[in-house]
Amino acid sequence: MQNEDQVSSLETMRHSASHVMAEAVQSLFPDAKFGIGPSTDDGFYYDFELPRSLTPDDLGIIEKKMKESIKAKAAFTREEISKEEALKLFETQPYKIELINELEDETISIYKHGSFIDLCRGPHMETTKGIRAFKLLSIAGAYWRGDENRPMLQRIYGTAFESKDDLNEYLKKLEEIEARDHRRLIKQLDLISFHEEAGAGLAYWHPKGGRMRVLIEDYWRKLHYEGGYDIIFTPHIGRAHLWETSGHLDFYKDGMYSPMDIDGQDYYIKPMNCPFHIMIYKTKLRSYRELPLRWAELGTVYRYERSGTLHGLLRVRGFTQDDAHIVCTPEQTEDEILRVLDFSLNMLRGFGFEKFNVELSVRDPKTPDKYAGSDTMWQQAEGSLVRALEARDLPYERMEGEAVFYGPKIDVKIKDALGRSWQCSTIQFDFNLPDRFDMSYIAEDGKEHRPYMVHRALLGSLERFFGVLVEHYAGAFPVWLAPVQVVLIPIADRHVEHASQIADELKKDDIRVEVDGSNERMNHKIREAQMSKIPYMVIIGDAEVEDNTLSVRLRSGENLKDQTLETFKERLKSAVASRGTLL
RNA sequence: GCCCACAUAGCUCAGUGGUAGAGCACGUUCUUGGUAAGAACGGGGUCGCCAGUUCAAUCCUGGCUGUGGGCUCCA
Repeated sequence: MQNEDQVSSLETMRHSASHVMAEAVQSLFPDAKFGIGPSTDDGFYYDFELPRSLTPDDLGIIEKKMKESIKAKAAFTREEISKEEALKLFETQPYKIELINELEDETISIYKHGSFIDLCRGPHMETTKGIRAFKLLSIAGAYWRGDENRPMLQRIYGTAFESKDDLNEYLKKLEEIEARDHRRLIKQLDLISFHEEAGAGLAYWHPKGGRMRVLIEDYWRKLHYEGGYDIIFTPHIGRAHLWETSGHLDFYKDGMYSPMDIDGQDYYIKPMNCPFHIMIYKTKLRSYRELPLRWAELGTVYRYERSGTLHGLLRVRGFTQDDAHIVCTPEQTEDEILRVLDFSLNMLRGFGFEKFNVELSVRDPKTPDKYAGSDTMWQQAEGSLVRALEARDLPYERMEGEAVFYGPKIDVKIKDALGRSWQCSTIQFDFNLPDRFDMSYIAEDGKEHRPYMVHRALLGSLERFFGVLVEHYAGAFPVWLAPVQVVLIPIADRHVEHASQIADELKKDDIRVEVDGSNERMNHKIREAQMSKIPYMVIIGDAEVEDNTLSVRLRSGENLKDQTLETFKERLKSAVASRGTLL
């Protein structure tokens, strides 16, 4: 762990490294136009406009020049000049000019080292020699100021560390992340595939992935029924009329696919489930006595995502949300929010996630008229979200202006085994749809009232959640989720029959078991099972047949000799019941 | 969508302006072996798709599709 000083000195070093990189780029391309070059959490980058595209080979050349500059031990010197002088100094640098013009101060600081001068707040290291260990990592395109209407610059990413060892450790971590990449693992483990000829961003669940999905869904359903939800099913398409009423055709059209014509009517594939749930709500007059209603659906939706944003299972075009809508009276919101929050964290913990980042997204106080719903509603909703978070002592980040126009929300991001954060759960108030669909209930006073509606998804989308699960466990799933829990490995053909009998016994207890009857050596079968990350390997040879025992090898490499079928079953059952990683 | 790169056997990847190779996987045979790869033989590719240049294109050019790294956006 680094303390703050170290972090800030690391930041300084990385920032200095970005200057040194810019210097190298300038020497290669004297006409280069410079964007910005900050440090980041993991390193640094600098954006350039160059006369030609960079190639990976350029990185090596730039690195070499950087090394020379570091060796030269050039001092970083700070100077303060007037805005006017700055505009003159950077007159050939349009991006710098833009930045200078936006600065409020009349005095502007610049940093020099060697022949390179940059507009910069600093601070920097004393000399270039302070950059201990660095590496350039990649070239990417990046819009100037992140705005796709502005020019695209070439960005070089790099990283720098206090020591060669730290750098190597970081590079090793990158390798670890690559080895866990769900896109690689879902292929290796035969779980899910994508197909060029069938369309981008559409996942195909193979038998093993399908088995896991059923396990996930079954657990989900069990918890939902226990948690006071009802489960509903709705269609995949709906008439344009529905989407006009919901407002999706106004504010979400970009995310929707073109309509199809059915008997002269436009129908759209659903990008969200909410309007369908509301249809069910409106099938009869509702009494306050029925509320709260909690309706959940594993609802498959299709959304247009720009081709460049698709990313394995984490960003797809068709996915199944574990959606639910809670319709309640204003008085019930507080209890309901707390209940959803508990429910959500409980479910995520059930899948082995312990750490979360919570964000509370609220209105931008500067533009209150941008939002649906009254002030009172927003205050009440926000209050119930805050009180729920506080009641559970959950640290959260307040995100002003991050709320969607129809209501405030809580987003829960789960942290995986590598400390990376993934957005899954979301709990959102909706002040828009109840109005648009004229939802109502009859209250104690005998009059019609408008209910509150809360959307929530806990796993988010099954596809994304599955991808996160794969990365979290690096494919070595807990026993309860493993598509194959036990592989029986007969040493020779004469042991296959006995192995099959054991398999049948295990199957009686719903244990997912396979017999590897292939014509391979035991060692080979073990290797195969290890690579498939199957939790238990049971070796069946002469000794086991003779004493009717089991020789169990755990995925961890540990061996358990002379197990009886019963003790092995007990072990499995308790591993499944724990939902944990113990074997 | 935009910038850059990539696309060769089921998978991982070599390779060449004169229509292709390895390892693993798969099939057959031999082998029946105690805790991470036994051996031999064999089948398998219009080199992503469509055009163009060329006597000749898997290789060069363009378009399309898909994938990767980013930007932007989101479950």
